[in-house]
Amino acid sequence: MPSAKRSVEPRRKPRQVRAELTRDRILTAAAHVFAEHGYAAGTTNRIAERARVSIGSLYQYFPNKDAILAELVIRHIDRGVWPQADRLDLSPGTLEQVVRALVRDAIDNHRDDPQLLQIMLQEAQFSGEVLDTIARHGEQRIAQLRNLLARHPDVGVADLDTAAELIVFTVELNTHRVMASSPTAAVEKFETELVGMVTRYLRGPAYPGPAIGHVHE
Amino acid sequence: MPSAKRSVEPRRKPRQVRAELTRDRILTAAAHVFAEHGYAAGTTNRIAERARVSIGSLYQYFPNKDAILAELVIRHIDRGVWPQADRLDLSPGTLEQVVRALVRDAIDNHRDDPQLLQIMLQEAQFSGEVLDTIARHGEQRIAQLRNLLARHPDVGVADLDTAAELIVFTVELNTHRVMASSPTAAVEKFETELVGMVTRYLRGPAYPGPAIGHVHE
DNA sequence: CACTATTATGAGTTTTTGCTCAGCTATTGT
DNA sequence: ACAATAGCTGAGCAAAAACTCATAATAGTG
Repeated sequence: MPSAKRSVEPRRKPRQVRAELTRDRILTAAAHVFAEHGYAAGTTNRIAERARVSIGSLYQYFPNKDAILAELVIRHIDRGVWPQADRLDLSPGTLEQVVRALVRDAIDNHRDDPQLLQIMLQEAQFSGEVLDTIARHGEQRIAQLRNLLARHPDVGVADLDTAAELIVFTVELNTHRVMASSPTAAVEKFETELVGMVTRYLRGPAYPGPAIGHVHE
Repeated sequence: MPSAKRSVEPRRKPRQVRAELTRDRILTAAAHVFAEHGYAAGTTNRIAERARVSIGSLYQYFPNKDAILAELVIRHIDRGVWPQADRLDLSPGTLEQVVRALVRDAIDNHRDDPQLLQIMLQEAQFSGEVLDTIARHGEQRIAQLRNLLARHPDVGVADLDTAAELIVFTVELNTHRVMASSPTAAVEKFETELVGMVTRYLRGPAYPGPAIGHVHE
């Protein structure tokens, strides 16, 4: 369990390329080890071993184990998280297209390593900084979607805030589940259904029953 | 991480009420401690301390730490999991009613301790018996829903299997999320939206756009 | 090359934690 | 009352894992 330990600062700031390289090797190794063994069982010695680096080196760049996971989280968020957002906003297109883009994006984000993401999210008992980063990021996504929905003419749900929240999490969680366990063949079917579900939801209240007629909300 | 350790048998079988009581106290404490600190950080000493029992007593009833979690899982499943299933099947009612029952049930199941459930599912690297119990249970839920949907006249989705899977997980995961973090006030709004989303999804493909007309699939 | 700063090493220390065991207390049956 | 049985205790052991530090190797600089 990552606890509120002191600093997240590295002991030593790399000044030579060699050092930067070592740091990267350690992080890469950590990602693999955490993904494979989980956080608790992903020992620092194992990480060092996999990175082909001595433990001493590891502790020269990271003050403690938690700092390694923290850095991984930051990197993951800083890297390609939700890069489509702006594009979506500018050229909305059909509701279904928007939703599909959303889902595709989530799937792409999970392609690298779903296991690791799982661990990062679940072990996110981080102190201040990192936890904030995650939380802020989640809210940002929800806010973005909310604004996008607010402008779209075909959206017919009443409570935009709840809807945006529900959708972001539904897409996120289901994507994670599928990517973590199902074979790639099932992904396509999953995408279709998920897009269908969200789209129909967003279009607003349908008939009370089939073949009865249109009802104003 | 729980590993495939030897026995799951307790060392001592309680013969006096006092003993049974101690055992229960340990389990209750374990549930709280695991929920609060996670499995790895939920140390046996902490559990014993919280149960106000010596560490020795703990190990008189459980051969090892894993056995405690295993017992918790069994108990959780044996207790009221998915009790509504049969009732739902017998008196389906409106599609919305069915879905609402599904969601309500999930919410009820999470009222006790969502954190713990999370941990139990995620740490479920158990050996044989317990893992099987969990897996079988999940598939059973999906199968039940699938059959129920197959019989319902208002269901209009194409791929029933994928749909059932998607719904069970969506309801489960979102419920977990909401129960774990949101205030009770938000639960009602959430329920409404979640029920709405799933119901509209199940009714099948809606119009291509609003106010255009009915389209046969 | 000589000299300094930076980086790498890994045996060893410290801390943590699952778990044992010798002995004590409480309860039960006669 | 008094064994006999069941239950309880907690200091401490052994293993594992986080982390340190003295030393060695390497890179940069004039």
